[in-house]
Amino acid sequence: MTIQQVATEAGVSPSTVSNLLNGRNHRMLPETRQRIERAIDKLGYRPNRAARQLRTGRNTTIGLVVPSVGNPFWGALARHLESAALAEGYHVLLCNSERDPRRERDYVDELWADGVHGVVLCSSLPSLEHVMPLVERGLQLVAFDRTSQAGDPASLVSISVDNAIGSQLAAQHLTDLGHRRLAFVSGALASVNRKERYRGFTAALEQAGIDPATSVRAPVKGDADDFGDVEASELGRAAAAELLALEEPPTGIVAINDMCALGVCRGLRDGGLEVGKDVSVVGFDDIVLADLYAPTLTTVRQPMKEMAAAAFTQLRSRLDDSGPTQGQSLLFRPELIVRESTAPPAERTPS
Amino acid sequence: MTIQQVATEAGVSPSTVSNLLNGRNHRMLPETRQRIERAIDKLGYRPNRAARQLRTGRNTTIGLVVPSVGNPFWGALARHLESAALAEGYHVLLCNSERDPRRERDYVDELWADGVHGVVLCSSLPSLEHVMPLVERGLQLVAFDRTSQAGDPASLVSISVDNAIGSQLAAQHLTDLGHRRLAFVSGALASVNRKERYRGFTAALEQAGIDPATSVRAPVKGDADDFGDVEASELGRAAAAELLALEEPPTGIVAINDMCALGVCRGLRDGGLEVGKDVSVVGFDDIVLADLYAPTLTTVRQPMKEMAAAAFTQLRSRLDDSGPTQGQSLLFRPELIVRESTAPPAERTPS
DNA sequence: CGCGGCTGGTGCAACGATGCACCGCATGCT
DNA sequence: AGCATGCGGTGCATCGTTGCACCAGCCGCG
Repeated sequence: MTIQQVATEAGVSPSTVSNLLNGRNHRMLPETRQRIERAIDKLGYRPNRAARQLRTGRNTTIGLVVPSVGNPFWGALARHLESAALAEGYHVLLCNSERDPRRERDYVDELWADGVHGVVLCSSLPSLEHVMPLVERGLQLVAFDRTSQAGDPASLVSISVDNAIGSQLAAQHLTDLGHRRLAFVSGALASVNRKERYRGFTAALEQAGIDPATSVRAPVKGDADDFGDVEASELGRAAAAELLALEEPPTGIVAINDMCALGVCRGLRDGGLEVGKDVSVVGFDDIVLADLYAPTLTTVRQPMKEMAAAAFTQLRSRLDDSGPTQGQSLLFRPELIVRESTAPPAERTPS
Repeated sequence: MTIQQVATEAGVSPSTVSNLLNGRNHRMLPETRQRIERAIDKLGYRPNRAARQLRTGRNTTIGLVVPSVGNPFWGALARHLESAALAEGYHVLLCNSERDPRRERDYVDELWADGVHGVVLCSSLPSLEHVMPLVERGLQLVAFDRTSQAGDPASLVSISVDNAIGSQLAAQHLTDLGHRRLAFVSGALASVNRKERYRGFTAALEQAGIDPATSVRAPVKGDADDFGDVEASELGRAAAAELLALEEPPTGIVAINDMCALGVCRGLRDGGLEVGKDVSVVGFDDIVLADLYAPTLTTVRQPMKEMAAAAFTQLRSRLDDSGPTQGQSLLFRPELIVRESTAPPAERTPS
């Protein structure tokens, strides 16, 4: 099953087979071409990737580094990215950083050593310094769910939803319903997009004539390492408990993401409140479960499929066309999905 | 950064470096060894995988073929498998079959062409005929969440929870609570473990002195291709609607998996019933969301982490030790996790 | 002294694909 | 006739690592 055997079978030289395989068949007799093609599928020949990569230095694998595919949000990204890659014959090497910065860096190093030249990085870190050395050597990086920062490598592509608009939509939805006491629940505002989401939240308040200072921001629980699935929901749950302990609890809550929102809902339920009646909750992401939960969750949808496709397309074009090496930011438009978890505020704040 | 440069730096031949790298250093002077080691990390040398694989035919990548990592259950598997693999320096190539048998086969072919010799296959198919040719050529296969069948390759390892025991625990829990009218909700019983789960369900009924014939089995909605996340939940939702339309609706429901159970809960809620009060629901898998849902879901836990670790261990031992080539079935013990979605039956069947 | 055996390493031919440089032939042009 | 040009394809060195076969040097032994 080597190129040699195909060549022998077709009565040509290995070079000619290689030429055909690599599209250098401008000046090849149609007859020759057919002989080779027949030989190829008679023998069931498949080029050896290792040999090909050794020779060319290229390969058709991209890396995906996510905090954890156990989290449905990242799972969805993995699924769509893989799907887009498959369509072009690319493969996806999956790496769960488990929110460990060191592991994240080690993974990128490993990928590079494996000959992977393009990586979609979903970093939980505000700085990308740890991968700079490789970027300088030619690693193509797409940052997902993280907008570009001043210190980022010049060639970086970042793909993200417009977080500020998203949470603004969320908060606006609540103020439109008549809510005046709102809370924003999140872990530490360590990452860029968390800050953005908070900014959108306060912008909406101001627009509605509410002094952001009077709005409650749920106390920050974790530090920077609360990017997980379990962590996010537990954070939400704990935050809900704290909010309920306030003298005048908020009637509307915007959560940093859906898993967190689900945790908030659970925490409110622990406190005897009914979500979508006593208190309104809005999430962010629109994971599959948002529409399954009881009550169904009002949330801000990220166009995940399109974003994943864009991530792959960007990487691909920089990988083989040696396309634009210039950095670029793609901001996708989020969409508010209204479901049952939001409603006008109850007449009285429940005890 | 080649082995040559390391050799030059250390004043030895490439062969010697290679020997050290591959543990053939029995008769090597400690001094020589140190010189090489110093050279390696002075130059930051990393062996070129492509070259190594070309030469040896081996590699340290395993394939994982799942229906879709968008589904939290498979996401969790991916996460734990990847984690186990990482600890031994292996990588995981992720493949979403999207429940398409053809895509499943194509993926396995691709993996083989990539030099991947070990694959964890989460097949939605009852027969593994489509990958037999490669197994005969030496592909090591671990079937996950699918017990061995008569026609399976002799070398196949299968890893699964004991499905019959699991659903028996689930149904028994309901009968112990006093439920007498039970339903089993599932898609087509096309796969092995679905049949097993159904078997455990009926076994529990018999043990409780209930004639399985009088128990309701929710009508099958999909065909064989309802293994997805969205599909499973929608199936559950539709099934719940149908069950509610019966003259005497069941008071206890066992679902084929958690996503399906969540769909059932949603369907019951659509019908105005309260889960955990009017009707009891038991799931299967214990995904993270089972504990987040409202009400929290009673379910049968699969020891996912251990199962994933076992999958990797099995594969690994067959890959490099050329360990036992004999097939093997590993059945893990499931555990019933009681939460809020189950309770004694209400006094009267609600209208 | 001469031979065998051990020690600590080295030489070299692969693995399979690639793509540049090159080649023989025929045709066209002046 | 002499030279350039186009056509259809081939030769060969190369990518980085591996591991078998081999080799010098030394020791001990009869």
